[in-house]
Amino acid sequence: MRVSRLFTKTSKNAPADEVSKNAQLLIRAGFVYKVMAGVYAYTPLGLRVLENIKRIVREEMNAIQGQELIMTNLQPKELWEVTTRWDDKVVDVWFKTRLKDETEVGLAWSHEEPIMEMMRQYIESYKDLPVSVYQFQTKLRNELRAKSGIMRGREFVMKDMYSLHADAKDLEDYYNKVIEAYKRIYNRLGIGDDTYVTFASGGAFTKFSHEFQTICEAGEDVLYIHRGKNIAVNEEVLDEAIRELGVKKDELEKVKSAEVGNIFNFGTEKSMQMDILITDHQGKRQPLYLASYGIGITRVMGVIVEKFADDKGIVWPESVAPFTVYLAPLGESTDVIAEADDLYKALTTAGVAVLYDDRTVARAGEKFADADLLGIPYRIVISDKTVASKQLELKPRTESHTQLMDRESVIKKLAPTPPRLL
RNA sequence: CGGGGUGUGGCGCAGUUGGCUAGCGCGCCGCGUUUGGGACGCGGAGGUCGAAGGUUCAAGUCCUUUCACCCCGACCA
Repeated sequence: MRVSRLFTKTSKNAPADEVSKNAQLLIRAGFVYKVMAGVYAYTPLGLRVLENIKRIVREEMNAIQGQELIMTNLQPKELWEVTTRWDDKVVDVWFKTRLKDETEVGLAWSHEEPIMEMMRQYIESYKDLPVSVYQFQTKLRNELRAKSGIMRGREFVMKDMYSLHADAKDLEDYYNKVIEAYKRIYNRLGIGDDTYVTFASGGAFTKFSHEFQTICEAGEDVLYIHRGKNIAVNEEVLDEAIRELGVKKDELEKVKSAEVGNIFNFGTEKSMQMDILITDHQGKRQPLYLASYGIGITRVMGVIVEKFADDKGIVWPESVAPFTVYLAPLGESTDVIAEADDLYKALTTAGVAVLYDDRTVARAGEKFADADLLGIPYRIVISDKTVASKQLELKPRTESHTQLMDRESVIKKLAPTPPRLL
């Protein structure tokens, strides 16, 4: 992509109505556009990041036999009445509306009931299980107060997966597989080292649910962690969990964190509530077992910005960066332009995502500042100097020194390894 | 939902105790000079001051209502 053609622009001024670091930087750099409080649109730059995050999640979900689908945002009221969750006193984040004929419908804040209802039609016997489905969907939640930029909006993208099983043991095994898949996801997203599987409250049907929490100053949760033992407990359930785990409170370190994933074991509760039964080996009708697994895609994006940004701007991990390289020719000499055009073509052909700053009017400082603000992992400079020496100047976003390399080495270094097939 | 705060060109801001054609920085357009960390000069475009109502000879400025946005708290499968 050429910078001259990208419709978004960077800005030196941060918007006054945003305080959170993630929103300020994402807006200044042109990744998101604020539509209203807690509601953000994603520009081509922002969408590339979201898609990169989704790709990683998708690969890992597929690897554990998740099947991707997509549900709807309009949901029938009756479904939710069965589980008492249509009631605003039970679920206080509903957006509700009506069809022209006055039929009440809800706007998806979750898809648990609708997914189960759909499964009713396909799952009749233990032979149809297990099954695991997931989607990337927009959730609409009428939060009293939006805050923290894209980390807690009224409209956001979530990956939610649901697994159905014939018995508790099968669910348990799969649940543990998902935990491992989630760990791989957070590692690949670059936040693995600071992300903990956390004991949290899970309502009546699970003793504890598991949250995935990433240490992050901008987060809303408080965690007590033991780095050595890899233990983390949400403050909400500290006393119970300490008893359960046999650790002392004063061994634990208190940190702020953001929830980046949450998994629940519903057991047979939802199945019984909704009367979705399967036939077992003996031909008897039995409730099935359900678990759900969420990852806040847009929230993860915000957490990554919060965690890695420096005083110059965003710092994307290579795995989610919208582009791998920021290519900045300096000056207007025809040799420089020709070399840059050529390299742009060569890198693109090699599968490297390049943001090519082809603006001839922009000065060096402007290009460098944009490269930094945008958080592109590598910057390549081409100038009269580099052309003369037949080298390229490469600088990782996180380092202050540049290094001279020849073109072949640069391409070799930056070209992606082929993805594993799933 | 309780408390606090803010709305003035695309963005960030200033506008004295009400007073004359509403300014500044960034950005934008044109011309020229520049060109390794956000250049400079000259010339331009762009605002019914969130909205509605009121007070006044006169309202960005005062009053009322309302909307939006932000922060703290509460809330948060």
